[in-house]
Amino acid sequence: MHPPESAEELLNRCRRIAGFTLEELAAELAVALPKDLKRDKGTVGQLLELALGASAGSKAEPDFPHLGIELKTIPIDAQGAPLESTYVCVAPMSGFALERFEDSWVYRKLSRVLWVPVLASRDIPLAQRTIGQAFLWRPSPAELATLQQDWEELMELLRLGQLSQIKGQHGVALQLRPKGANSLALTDALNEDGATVQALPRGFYLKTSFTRALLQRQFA
DNA sequence: CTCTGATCATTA
DNA sequence: TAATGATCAGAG
Repeated sequence: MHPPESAEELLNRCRRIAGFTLEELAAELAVALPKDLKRDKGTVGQLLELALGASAGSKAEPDFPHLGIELKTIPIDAQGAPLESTYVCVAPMSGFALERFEDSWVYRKLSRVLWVPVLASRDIPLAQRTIGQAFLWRPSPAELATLQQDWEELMELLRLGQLSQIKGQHGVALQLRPKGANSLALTDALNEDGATVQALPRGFYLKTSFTRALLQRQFA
């Protein structure tokens, strides 16, 4: 699948597959679908990347670089509420002294997002989960302000080396959580003296309260 | 090894 | 039962 040439083409591709079960989509793409996501947590996202022609792969870029659009699948329940938080990007834990919000990965990835809801309550077998109506989103001025405020608060913790104080509870919309192979994974970080130490890698995630509001606004 | 795609699973 | 911390697979 070649990359879509415009946002409109991308949305048309989404409309065509809305209502498909994951089994149907996998069959059309001629790829195998695992029995569940226990050992294949990224399957749904990769299926949609394939179906829609996303090209960035595992590079640190939006999925559709030429359109500046990031693709996010989001698991929802029958009421349309998100079932999981949404991973955004890894958090810089060293060497980020001059970074401004407008230059951050958080800003670049969230400035334009194609949300693809998937009805994915845990009691629905993976194969039977259905793709919902996708929509293109830009943060409202208020949402952007919230994101920026959170980002600055969280970056301050990282800059000051307050590693032990980092909890998922910081932030209104964004939070910092572990993002690594396991709890033993290590990356360079700063301690309180500004020295480089090894610490658990973290990522920025969107809290479900934030994505819930965004979904409700769209489908209200 | 890092970053992507995320969800799992235990805790509070 | 929601939230937090832990975890899994693949690409590059």
